[in-house]
Amino acid sequence: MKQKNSISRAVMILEILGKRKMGFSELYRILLIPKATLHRILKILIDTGMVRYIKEERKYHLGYKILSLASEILNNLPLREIANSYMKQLCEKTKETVELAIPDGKAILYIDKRESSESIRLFAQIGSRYETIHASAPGKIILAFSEDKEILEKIPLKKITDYTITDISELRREIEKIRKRGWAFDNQEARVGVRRIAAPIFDFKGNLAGIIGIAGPSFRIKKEKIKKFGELVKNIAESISKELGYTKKEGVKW
Amino acid sequence: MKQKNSISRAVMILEILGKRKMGFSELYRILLIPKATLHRILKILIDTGMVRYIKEERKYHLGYKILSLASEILNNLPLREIANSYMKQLCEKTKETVELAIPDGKAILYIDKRESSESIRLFAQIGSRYETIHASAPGKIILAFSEDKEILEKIPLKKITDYTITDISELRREIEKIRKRGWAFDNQEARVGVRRIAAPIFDFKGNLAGIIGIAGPSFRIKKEKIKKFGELVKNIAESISKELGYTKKEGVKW
DNA sequence: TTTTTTTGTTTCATATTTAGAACTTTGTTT
DNA sequence: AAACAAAGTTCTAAATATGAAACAAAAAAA
Repeated sequence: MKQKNSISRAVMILEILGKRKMGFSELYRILLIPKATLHRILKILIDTGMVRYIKEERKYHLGYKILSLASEILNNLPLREIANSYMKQLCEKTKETVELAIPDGKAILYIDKRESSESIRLFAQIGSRYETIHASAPGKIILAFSEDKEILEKIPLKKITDYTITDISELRREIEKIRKRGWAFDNQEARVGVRRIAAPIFDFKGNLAGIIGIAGPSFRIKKEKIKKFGELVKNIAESISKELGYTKKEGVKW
Repeated sequence: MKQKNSISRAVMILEILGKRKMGFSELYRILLIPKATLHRILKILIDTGMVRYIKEERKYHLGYKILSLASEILNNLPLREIANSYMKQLCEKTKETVELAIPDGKAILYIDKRESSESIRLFAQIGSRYETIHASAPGKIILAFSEDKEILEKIPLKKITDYTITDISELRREIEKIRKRGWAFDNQEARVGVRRIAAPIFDFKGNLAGIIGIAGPSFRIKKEKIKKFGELVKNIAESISKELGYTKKEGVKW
């Protein structure tokens, strides 16, 4: 813990309370902020609605103010609005869960989803953030199309499942393939039993603005479907890019 | 606005930026916080990820940290709701009191219950917290499946009833057995006359998210029922885990 | 280009917050 | 009911943040 200013401390408290609700003493033991100070900060956070105190449990929770702020963010993301009808379309065509994400530095942030109506369907949580971008199709899209060309060198290649690619050379070849064909695939690399297909969305400057993809159980996303789905996702992503003002630069040479 | 402390001001900034992204001057005109101070607060908020500065637009916007905090809240809410129908099911099948609990550090917290319709039934109190996790089936589930692998070393093995296991080696063997078969049992170890059976619920990260179990008088929960109930509770717990997004990892948990 | 507006920085006396300890209250466990 | 643990309060000198104004830099406008 470096920062001593109260705002940094307040955010640290929120991060910890995000993991689970917590009593004062536990919070105190983790943060090592003096009792009187911690009390005062918690009081302000409760007053502002950022933290909720559940008296019966004597525990502090994240407050619902955070949920409403988050919904403001989601409401103000134009990508979400534009992608909406395309996501519906993609979901109907594939019968799988459709996910919309944006790059957030070296991480991926899921900003929307449309769940498959199938009884066996994938759980996706809006707002979740994953730093394991080497291990999922949407993540590999970031690696392949990020403005930061050295991004691959900056992330740890953690083994998440038995299928996760942790060899950097193999990953480089994979990324090269993704760049050429315009869509990515992963076979249970982030989660056992889950296969994903994803494609990049570009803004008017040609920068990666988002990732759209589908995710489903490996028994349903079979080999013969992958290429078909890949092209479908890619085409939908291109349509969204077009609405964002992107005009394809490469390959249109005259 | 009355508050002058920086946390309140920071939250005010977040609320205003929630409406729309904004340049410095506009924010300054609205808040009337001195320029230097406003700059300082914004800098801290950017450092913590709560605010994002879009350089090309020269505008401040809510940061994605808020989205991930919000997803934590959402992640922490659904257990009770999801478990509800399964608790009903379990109660109907066993005719015993069904308990839903969550791990709370080195303690167990009961967050829901469904009482047996039998006239002689166990009284369970929502919100009660027990630090005696070595002495009950749900508590042993925590010992067996907690993220904290050294948890057993950190708790006092108090003798609560004549049946309570207070020998750490014996408890270790018991925990190993629980890990293998996927459910726990206790014979009057926390309360004389009461037997419990419990199984772990895992979230999408594979962490212990809750414990579901049954509790009943020892004269009714007889030897021949224990194994059958154990498998039943385990199966129900697995169903709930699945709804929380957990996909069983090969050979990891049991 | 030069001017104007907006944004960001520096200074420093003053105001506020911090932190450690002792203490009170409240709830829990035995 | 007694013992204990957790939560919250109060007190201070010392540490830190604040804010007014002057300054500096960067965009936008003329």
